[in-house]
Amino acid sequence: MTISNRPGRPRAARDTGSSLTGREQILDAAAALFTELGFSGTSTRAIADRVGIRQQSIYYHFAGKDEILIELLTDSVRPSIDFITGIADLVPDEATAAAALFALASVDAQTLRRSPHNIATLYLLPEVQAAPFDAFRAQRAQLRDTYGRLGAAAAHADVAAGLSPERIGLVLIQLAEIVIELRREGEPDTDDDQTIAASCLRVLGLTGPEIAAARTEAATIIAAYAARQSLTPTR
Amino acid sequence: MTISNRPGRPRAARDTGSSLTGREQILDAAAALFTELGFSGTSTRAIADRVGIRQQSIYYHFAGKDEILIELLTDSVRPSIDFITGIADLVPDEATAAAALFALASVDAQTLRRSPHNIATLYLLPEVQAAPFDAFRAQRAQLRDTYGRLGAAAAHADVAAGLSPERIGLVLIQLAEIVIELRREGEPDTDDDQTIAASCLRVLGLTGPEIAAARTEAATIIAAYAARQSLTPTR
DNA sequence: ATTATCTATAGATCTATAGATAATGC
DNA sequence: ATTATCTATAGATCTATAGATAATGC
Repeated sequence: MTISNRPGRPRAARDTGSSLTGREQILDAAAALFTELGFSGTSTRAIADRVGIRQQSIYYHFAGKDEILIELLTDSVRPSIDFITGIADLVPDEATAAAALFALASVDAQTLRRSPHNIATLYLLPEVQAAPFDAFRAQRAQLRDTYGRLGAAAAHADVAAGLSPERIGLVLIQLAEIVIELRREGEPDTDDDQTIAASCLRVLGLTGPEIAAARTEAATIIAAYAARQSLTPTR
Repeated sequence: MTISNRPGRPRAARDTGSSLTGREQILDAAAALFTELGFSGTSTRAIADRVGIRQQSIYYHFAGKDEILIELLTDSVRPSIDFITGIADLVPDEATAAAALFALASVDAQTLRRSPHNIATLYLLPEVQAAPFDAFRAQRAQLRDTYGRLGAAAAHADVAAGLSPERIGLVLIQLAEIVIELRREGEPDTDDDQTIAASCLRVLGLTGPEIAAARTEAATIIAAYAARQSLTPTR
């Protein structure tokens, strides 16, 4: 009864007819379970059950549970990393630091908001502090550094006097991660991305008019980035 | 060789000579392990090993792993809850909302900063979203509501227009939890408590002078609270 | 031949209960 | 008698490897 059009032995269970590959189905199921039950709280068995395959079949696609989480983490941080490298030449002078920061924060918030299964919660898992996930944490640190550099340049003098760029980066990335909490309780939208980006500037001492100006300029940066991306699609 | 002066069968392993009761030693070991490895990632065996007792001995003190985490969570949130109930009558009018918020944020930051084993990381565990920890989450929600109420009253008009009290509470508690990240990388101090509290007011649109005034007034509130506490010590 | 599953299974855990034991307290 | 441990152990998991099997691709 099971219709299959792909190579490989058919699954014992009902085929879900998913458009995803087996590997993608495993990643999707793992994302849902890791965010809900944690990494150690999710067994390979639970992942397999959700996909509709045997527990052992996971090892055809991944060397172990760690590899699944590593892939989820790296995939989820990639858009923001791409964005900061992509806009590097679009914001040449310090004058536009506030706009660049607004753009980064809103894009970052949007990425976290749209990710399947509130995947950013994975950043908060204690297990992610361990060695197998060093590469991911390095990427996050790079993102935080960029937040810190842009924030330090954009901040009003009295705020910058009391906060090192490192601290600024910490504060700003923490604000962006409010999306995680918003998703736990509702369905945040584009407005929330904007509000979060505005809060990032506000905490650096910028006034309402300054924030409004940065928002307008940020829209231009994002549009320029999007236009270029559509020419050179990711991967 | 093992010297014991308490009832109960002596431990098989070397007695650590800790001043803590067995129950307290279990809580302390569990806190360290839960924050490092997560809840599901920590076995009762690992906790017992760290204490120097057999795995099964834990069940004399706790009905299960859940109970240990519940006690850790409730203990860690209690000081801040006590503070918001304690200062309720000390900040009668809206005029001092900024000061009350500064006081709350700095006390909260200090509590998180001084807790053993960076215990606030436990709030981020996915397992804590589940039913057994409902009571704890209700206490956190109460704290967040207070942040939201004070923040909404203290915020500049243009900020309050764009952020509901609920969102404000979310933003402020998120800022307070920066302490968690600071502790992962260094040893935050009293100045950091102040900086965090100041950031809470800054994100609501308050200016430098307004923040400075709130800080001064907050010191008075905290002193009044501390004076009263020393008369009626906790429990 | 290649791909993606399956079955069988080893070996290591993990939680929790039952009941024994060795201290102190009265 | 009470307290706080211990030993013994059941029963349920959990990860991972080995090798068989049933599709498609050529």
